[in-house]
Amino acid sequence: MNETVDKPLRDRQATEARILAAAKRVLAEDGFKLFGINAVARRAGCDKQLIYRYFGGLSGLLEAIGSDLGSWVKDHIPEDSGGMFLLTYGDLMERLALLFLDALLADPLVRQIAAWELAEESEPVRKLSEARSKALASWIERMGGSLQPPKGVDATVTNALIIASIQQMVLASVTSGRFAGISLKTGKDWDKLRSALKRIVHGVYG
Amino acid sequence: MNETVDKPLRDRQATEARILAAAKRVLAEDGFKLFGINAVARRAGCDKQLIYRYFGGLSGLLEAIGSDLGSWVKDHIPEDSGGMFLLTYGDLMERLALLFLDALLADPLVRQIAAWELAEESEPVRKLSEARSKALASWIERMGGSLQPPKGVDATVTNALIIASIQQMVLASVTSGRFAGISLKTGKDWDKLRSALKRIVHGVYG
DNA sequence: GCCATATGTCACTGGCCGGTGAGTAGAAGG
DNA sequence: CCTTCTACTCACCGGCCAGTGACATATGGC
Repeated sequence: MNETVDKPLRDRQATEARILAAAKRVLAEDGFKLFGINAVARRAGCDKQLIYRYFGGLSGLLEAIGSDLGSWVKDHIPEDSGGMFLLTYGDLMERLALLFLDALLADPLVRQIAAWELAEESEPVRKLSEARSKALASWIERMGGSLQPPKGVDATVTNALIIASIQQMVLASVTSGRFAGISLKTGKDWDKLRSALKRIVHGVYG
Repeated sequence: MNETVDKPLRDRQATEARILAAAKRVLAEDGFKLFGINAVARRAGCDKQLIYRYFGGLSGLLEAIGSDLGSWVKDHIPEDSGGMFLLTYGDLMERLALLFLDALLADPLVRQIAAWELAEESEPVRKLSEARSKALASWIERMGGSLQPPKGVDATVTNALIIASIQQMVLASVTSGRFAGISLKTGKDWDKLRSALKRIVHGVYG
């Protein structure tokens, strides 16, 4: 009946992992407003003292989350990107925009971090934000590859605007389900947004 | 020496106005995270009990702020919009986008409300958010006027995306001064963003 | 002048927060 | 068996919060 390997009651590694997982869950599910030492400890089922001992408090915990965030790219982006060699720059950016939209829609943790960045400026949040930004940049660069944007277009700023519009829409959809008069609830709503997005991208990149 | 009209020590109207002004200042300057009964009372220099009596607590206070928000349009938008009759729809949207950008950059209160919408979903915030959304919609409609968008373009969704990109950029600039790898600090940064924005608008609206 | 009421203040409760020092219990080594 | 170290828990602190009931004082009608 008994497992040969009993659950060790005292296992620092396991406890650290439990705390980190609890922290990510609290942030993703309850939001950054409710995120705190007490909430994480409660969710992890251990005393908050352990968070101070193992992670050095909230800031250390956020750094640990930030480190994990590097894997976001691998989790959400198709690695091989097969057949991409035949795309124009506009096609590439369209694909990137749609991937970013779906990735953000599927990942509440990253959404919360994105919202947190806009709400507060503090050292821990800045670090977390930087980790996300770095992951995002490496992702864009990886996809950009060999293709060159059309001349006369500031691709960096333009792409930032496109990413910005997507992020704002997704964040607004979660809290209010709408933005600037349009609804953002059903799959149909998102399809309309996707096609408008495609038009914008191809409009600017030809 | 004495003024003929002495300052009345007990003046409900004046006190209400002082509380409302204090609330707006707290929200605009300290952010929604620090916004609360105590903070507002402290800033207004009166007891928090008065906030409960005169406004019915935080939610009533937020509704009062929302009502004031209707004047946002009048404050920031040139009323006559002279010479607009000769613009194309693309020119119109370009003008609208740039106006919205500058208005948001200049108004910390509205920025905070916009950020609050993204951070929290609660009844009071929802109402405040609706007031802002309504003001925004009436503004767009007023400017839209007689011009029709090109056929085959979903102008509502497209415009929402443009507004979203601007809002995200402005909110990000305040807390972190950057977004998606671009800097958002100097006037030059914003000029680059403005020209990219123009290109996008004219790209999609021809 | 007198009193009712509107206006404003004070003191308090209960709850949650981040943070800390002291104590407990299991595991490892002799 | 006994010590020693490590993992872990408990109880507490001060501070801030929202909210409330009791109290003080000015104002205006009579």
